[in-house]
Amino acid sequence: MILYQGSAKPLYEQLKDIIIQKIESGELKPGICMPGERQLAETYNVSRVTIRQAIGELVNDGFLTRHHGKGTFIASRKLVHNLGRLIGVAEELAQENLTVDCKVICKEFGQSTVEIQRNLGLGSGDNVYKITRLMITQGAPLVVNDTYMPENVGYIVDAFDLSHDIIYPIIERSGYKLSYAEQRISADKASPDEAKLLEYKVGAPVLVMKRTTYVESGQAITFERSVYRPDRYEYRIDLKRSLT
Amino acid sequence: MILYQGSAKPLYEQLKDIIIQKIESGELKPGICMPGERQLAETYNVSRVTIRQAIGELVNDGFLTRHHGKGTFIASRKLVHNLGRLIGVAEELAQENLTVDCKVICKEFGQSTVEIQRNLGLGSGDNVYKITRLMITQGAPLVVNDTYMPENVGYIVDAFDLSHDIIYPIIERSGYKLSYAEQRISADKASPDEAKLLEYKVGAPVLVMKRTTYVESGQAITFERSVYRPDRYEYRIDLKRSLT
DNA sequence: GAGTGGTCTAGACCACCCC
DNA sequence: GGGTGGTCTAGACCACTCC
Repeated sequence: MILYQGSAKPLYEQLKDIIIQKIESGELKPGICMPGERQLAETYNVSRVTIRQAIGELVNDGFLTRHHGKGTFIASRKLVHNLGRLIGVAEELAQENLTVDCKVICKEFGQSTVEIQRNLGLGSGDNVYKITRLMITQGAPLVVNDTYMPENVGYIVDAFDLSHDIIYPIIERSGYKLSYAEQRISADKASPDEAKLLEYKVGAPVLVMKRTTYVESGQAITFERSVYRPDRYEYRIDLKRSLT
Repeated sequence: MILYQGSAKPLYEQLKDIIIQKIESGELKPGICMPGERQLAETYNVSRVTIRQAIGELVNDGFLTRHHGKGTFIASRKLVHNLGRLIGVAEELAQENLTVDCKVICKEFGQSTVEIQRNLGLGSGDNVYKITRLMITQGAPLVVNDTYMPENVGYIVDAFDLSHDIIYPIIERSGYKLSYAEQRISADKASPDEAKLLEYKVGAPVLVMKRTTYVESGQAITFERSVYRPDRYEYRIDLKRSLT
């Protein structure tokens, strides 16, 4: 319960960890009121500003809610892991306590379509790397994912075995800093190729997700198209009314 | 360019407004570096903590990016209005510079299904209010939306003309504070009723969005099911790799 | 009035980046 | 070394809520 100034983590991060741990262990139950900021500052022997930084981030992450004049309360639900956080298709499935079996269907360098070039911010002469994967859970196919990236990024990713490794961490460990993604979701009819991979009926409805992922400089680094069986998957996301 | 201490808005909010205005007017272009925090503090005659609060929120909202040891930069894209902010189905369409024609198909008080009761946190004996609307843009139907709410909320909403008024603001003006929503998106085949309203083929793929909206106390206040024509609509959302 | 969170200050030291 | 952002402090006053 004591915080260490010289530790690797800043004090407010240590505070956050303690509070999250208390919430997840059930010591702090939803709806109950936290001690006041001044009391917390005294308890942990830090300034009130530091307490406020920790609490502020926990409010932002959905763990706590603050009410002027009343107090700070444990949030009634966890919407932490689903509030617009960018994670990969395979990562997302693994997070649901599903074991994901991933098959690489094909991978290649080559020309691409105009749509893909535009999404990656490339010219018409630029080559791209494409990898197609099929993800299987509970013994049945769930989603087929095509991922496109610029040639130079492709050389990095191609060195890994993507039936076991996942793409975003590979890219991040190579020195790129992923920043954000633009995602579009719609529905379509399953094509013959898609239906065959998904063991699904041709022409039956599928959920189609297109995603362009950007690094901090604003350069697009991957473009993906994922086709899901809607009888086995729904996309979930939490939204907040006010962002600050 | 001068900030007023006694103003209605806190100093850091005034700072944010100034910076946003400079970005939107083009005075601060994407990629360029902001003045240092110490210099800004001197320029506006406020403390560095206040500057940091303003900049911190702008980073969080996607207007700026910070790099330790290098500086603070104008973000290369705006992903502000699409970063997990909860807005209504009609509001969203209006925001895209589309004129939305909204027809109320039916509205009624009555019993409901178990799925709806569970989503609204109601018991099996509780009545709900249901309103079905069809939204039309550019002369063609786009989405059919069923909204369910507890009986007492229904009495409030029922007093308005929902072909012109929109639901979330009505609820908010009635004293409820909307907090967040859980949203699930999948695909399905168009039912005969849906196909008729949407002027679409029975059995063709549709995008289905289910959303439960909660007030600050954690109580569910609306449950919605929206069915979109996928040839005329795609759901768009931006994701961020790190949330803090 | 007493307690809560909200805003703000002036000053300090650290860690990172670039020259 | 000299700039940047990152963390932290002690203390002040305001605004809101509840009794």
